[in-house]
Amino acid sequence: MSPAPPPAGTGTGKGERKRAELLDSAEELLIASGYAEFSMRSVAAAAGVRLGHLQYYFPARSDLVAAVLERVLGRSLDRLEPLLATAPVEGPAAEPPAGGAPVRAGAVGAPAGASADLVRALLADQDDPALVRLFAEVWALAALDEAVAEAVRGFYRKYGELVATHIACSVPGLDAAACRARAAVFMMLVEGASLFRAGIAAHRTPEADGRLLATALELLTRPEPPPGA
Amino acid sequence: MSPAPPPAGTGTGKGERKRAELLDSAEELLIASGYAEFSMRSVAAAAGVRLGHLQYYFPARSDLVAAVLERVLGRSLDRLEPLLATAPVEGPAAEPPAGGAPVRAGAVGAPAGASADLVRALLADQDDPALVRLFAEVWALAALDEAVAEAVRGFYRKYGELVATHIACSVPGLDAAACRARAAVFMMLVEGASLFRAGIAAHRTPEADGRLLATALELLTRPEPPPGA
DNA sequence: TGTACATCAGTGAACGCGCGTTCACTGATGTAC
DNA sequence: TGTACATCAGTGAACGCGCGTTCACTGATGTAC
Repeated sequence: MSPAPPPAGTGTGKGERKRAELLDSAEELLIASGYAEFSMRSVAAAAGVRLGHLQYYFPARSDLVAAVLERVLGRSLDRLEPLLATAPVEGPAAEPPAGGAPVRAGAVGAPAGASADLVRALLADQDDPALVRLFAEVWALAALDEAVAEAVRGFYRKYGELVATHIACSVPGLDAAACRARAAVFMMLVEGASLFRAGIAAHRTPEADGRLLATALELLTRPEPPPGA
Repeated sequence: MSPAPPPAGTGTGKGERKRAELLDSAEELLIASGYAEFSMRSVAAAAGVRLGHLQYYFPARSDLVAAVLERVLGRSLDRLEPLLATAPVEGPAAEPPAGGAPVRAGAVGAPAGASADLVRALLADQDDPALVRLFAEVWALAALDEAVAEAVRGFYRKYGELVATHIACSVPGLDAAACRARAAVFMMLVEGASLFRAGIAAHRTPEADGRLLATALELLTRPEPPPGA
């Protein structure tokens, strides 16, 4: 079907459902095997369709990669949004998010409140090695491909805005620029932590997790700029 | 020369020099073009030798990858070691390291001392986009290959020990476990920061750099555990 | 209700290419006697 | 000093394979009349 254009991104017909199915398989394969083994043929095989059929929906490999990336980042953002949208109420511990709180607070004690729940939920996300691996792939891809980098930066821009809003609610006196700066450092810490908690740069230890939680919480909730040197 | 074994890793003859030359080219290519284009043929072409000649020194691609990785991590560690070996003296600002201090302290003021110089030097390293890109590649590689992961964890283990020693000198009362935990979080922050300062996850901003410097410094120098919630 | 036709969904074979690896071979360089 | 020989350093061609892409083709499904 060379003269016909590929199906558009909107609509809810059979084609759209198939397209979504193919993306499901592609995403699964990318997480399981990494970018190096992410070929049109292997995705088609994983999805149980023929090569030509996959190409009916994604004529070029780059189309498939872009679509998978968009979905992965969109899904991560969807997962973050409800966590970060809850305005922090600094009373007794709020309802912990579903899935429990696997991060031990170590010697820091048990910091209550929505911010602590938020950090714990974000770190709990890193318990899925496949997801951490996927983000490592995405970073490497972004480092080499400016189009991917633009998409990744868009993701972290939105993520950062959500965190900054959370901080603004949590630390009333703080101006917007300071909130953004704190949010940026918070993301640096959490994303860096994924490398050191998922076996890539190191394995998790309860002590480091405790200190991580404390530092992340300070970024989210500490009332004023640090006392200085 | 199929029956002869490849040259050993020790010695200083012509073979060793050639081997080092080839690794220079390979490293350069890996940084410039990424792992996806890192093939035996492209490395041979970059080094100006024939494919068969490269294979005389590195019979399999995996041998070349392992050798380059070892050198990259070793070289980074060599760069870190003198920075971290200097015991922190908390007097007026020590001699800034060569290359200047491109990180602005923002609203935090100018925290003096060896720790601040250290953080500034580490962040200055991240001004080289090629190096950041290379580490992104290495993380992705480690996420997929346990042998690579082991080498990467070894690197960060040594790096972490150096940082922990620095902290132990800087914060006299702190016990060893707390120093290690702080060192781990420090590395999470600095490695995560590389993504957000080199255009991968975001671009640098002076405000975020200022907050980053302040948070990193606190991890290195703050006298006691945080005041708690 | 039936027919003609366009579009959609899916098949299957072939293309040229770059890849890692194998292998037989050739000079150059040392080393023993 | 000369010769024989082993090892080192480097060449060049070929292999089978998986890759992305192209393209002609076939049923199924809708749509107009």
